[in-house]
Amino acid sequence: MEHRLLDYFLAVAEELHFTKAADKLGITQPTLSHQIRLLEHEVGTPLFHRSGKRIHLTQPGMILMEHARRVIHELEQARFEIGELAGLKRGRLRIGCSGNHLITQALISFHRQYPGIDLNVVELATDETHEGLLGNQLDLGVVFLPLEDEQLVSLPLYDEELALIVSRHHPLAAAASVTLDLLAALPLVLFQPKFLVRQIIDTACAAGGLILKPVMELSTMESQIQMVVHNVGGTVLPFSYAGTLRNPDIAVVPFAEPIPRKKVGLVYRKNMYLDHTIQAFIAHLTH
Amino acid sequence: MEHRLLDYFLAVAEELHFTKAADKLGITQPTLSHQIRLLEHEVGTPLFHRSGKRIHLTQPGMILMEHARRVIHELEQARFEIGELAGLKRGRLRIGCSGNHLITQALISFHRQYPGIDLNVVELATDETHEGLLGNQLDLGVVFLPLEDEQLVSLPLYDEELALIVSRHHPLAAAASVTLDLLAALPLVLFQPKFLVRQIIDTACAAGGLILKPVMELSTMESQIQMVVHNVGGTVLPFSYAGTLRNPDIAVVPFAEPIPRKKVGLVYRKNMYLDHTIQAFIAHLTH
DNA sequence: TCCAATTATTGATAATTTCTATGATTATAA
DNA sequence: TTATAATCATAGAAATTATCAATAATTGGA
Repeated sequence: MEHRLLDYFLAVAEELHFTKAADKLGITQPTLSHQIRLLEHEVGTPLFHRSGKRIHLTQPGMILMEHARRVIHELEQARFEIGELAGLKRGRLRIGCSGNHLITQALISFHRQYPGIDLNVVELATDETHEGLLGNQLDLGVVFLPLEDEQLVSLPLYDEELALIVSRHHPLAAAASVTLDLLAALPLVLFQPKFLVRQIIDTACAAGGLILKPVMELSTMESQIQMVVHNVGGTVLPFSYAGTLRNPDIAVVPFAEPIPRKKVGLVYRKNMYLDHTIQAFIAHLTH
Repeated sequence: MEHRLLDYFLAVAEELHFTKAADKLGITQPTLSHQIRLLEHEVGTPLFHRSGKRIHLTQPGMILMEHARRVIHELEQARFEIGELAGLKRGRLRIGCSGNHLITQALISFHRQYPGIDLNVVELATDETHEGLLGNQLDLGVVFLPLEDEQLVSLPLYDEELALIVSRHHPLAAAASVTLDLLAALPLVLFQPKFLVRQIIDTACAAGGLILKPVMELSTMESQIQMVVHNVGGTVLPFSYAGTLRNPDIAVVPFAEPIPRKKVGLVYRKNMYLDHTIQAFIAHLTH
């Protein structure tokens, strides 16, 4: 039961007049008659009483009319909703992120601008984001660069800088900046070496011939902050993460140059069709 | 957005594999690829991510899938309901009737047999039934024959016979039959001359040289019965109608030959397509 | 780097829709 | 009742569209 036939049928059912309906449809009357005849054969029963000039719907015709109207409506609705995707009135974005703090602000403002778009952000290791992108479980990744892959495109966003976090009672709490030499002398609570943040600070220190000896190694930023609050030691965390904290018990001390930093970037599949939702988010992050 | 394309699309969306979907559909893979491409152009956006061997639905694809499923369901439903008409599980019958008593029993038993069929019976003058049939407001008519019309088919059902109705206290109440001579001598309450029942009895009497002089003329059978009950006079009504009354205050006295009678028949349009509902009712009345 | 699997492309063929011209039927008015 | 105009049906030709077979291009995996 082709859609075209339903359109033809509805036109006749509404006009109750083949010639007028054919005009409305922009086809000739013999074509319309023929096509309705085909539809009647397909349904297996007449849809119209044809008695002379006047025609009327049969019972099957009335039933078909109801359903045909709903079919037309469904298709209109589909077109409308697909149009809404282009208008960013709705949509869905699946993001893999090596630390949600990296894009917290962007998420907030993007959501404010496009409240109809579902944001689905999962905190993942870089490799997981990588796989998610290739396997089409993710639309975008926000990771530390470089991430080398033939099939991915990388878009640098900004430099994530690290900072020292200490208790507000700590002697360095009010310092304008701190050098790595000074840092190495402090009692520290850090990530385990497999974490990227730890690797960044370790690499920066190694460049100056320094080796950090943390008093404690923890796997989450939150727990490290707790240790700082209880004065176990200082910690080294992303500046952008520290900025999101509103904890009066801690102080954020920037590093003096050379500041330990790492590029943060957006990645996505190279041959991926970038729909409007994805494009809008990329534009949002890069402009 | 032709239905065929939606079928193709759903097959691909479910298999997520063009070759397998094409097999399932019984078409070749190039055809399927091409048709999906057409659909994508029509919608204005890709429906699948094609990245190498694996394909995935895009957001518009997901939206279309939902609606396409509903479309398919609507069409299935339409076919099902139209099938139910043929199976007499549902339907509608519009009958014009020159006196509902003529088919009361038939209506009851037909409804018992096919409870899903809506019965719409209106009591109409023969002319109104006639027009209703020609104008397709009615499917069937039950009228007194003959009803001459090029465009109508008449099917005799049975002879409607008239009978005398009198109060149970009336001297004739227990009579086995009554002649027209005797009738003419009684005080009578009858229809006005424009009513068919009156014409039948008048004609029958005229054949014997008799003329009826009713003491009262009324337009409904019910009111005539009331007059009988209150002993204003006897009345002459269809035997079948009198049979439906369960009034202990009246007595029904058949006429002796020649019994005033009139053929009752079924009429419908000659070139009308007789759907299953109508056929079933005709069969019900004539077998 | 090659092999197997998968989708895309191309040109030919088959099927289908549409049109024009005309026929048949029927309401409407002279 | 008989023309007349309006309407739907039919038939054959033309245009469009879907389909196929063969093959190219791409890609994921050994």
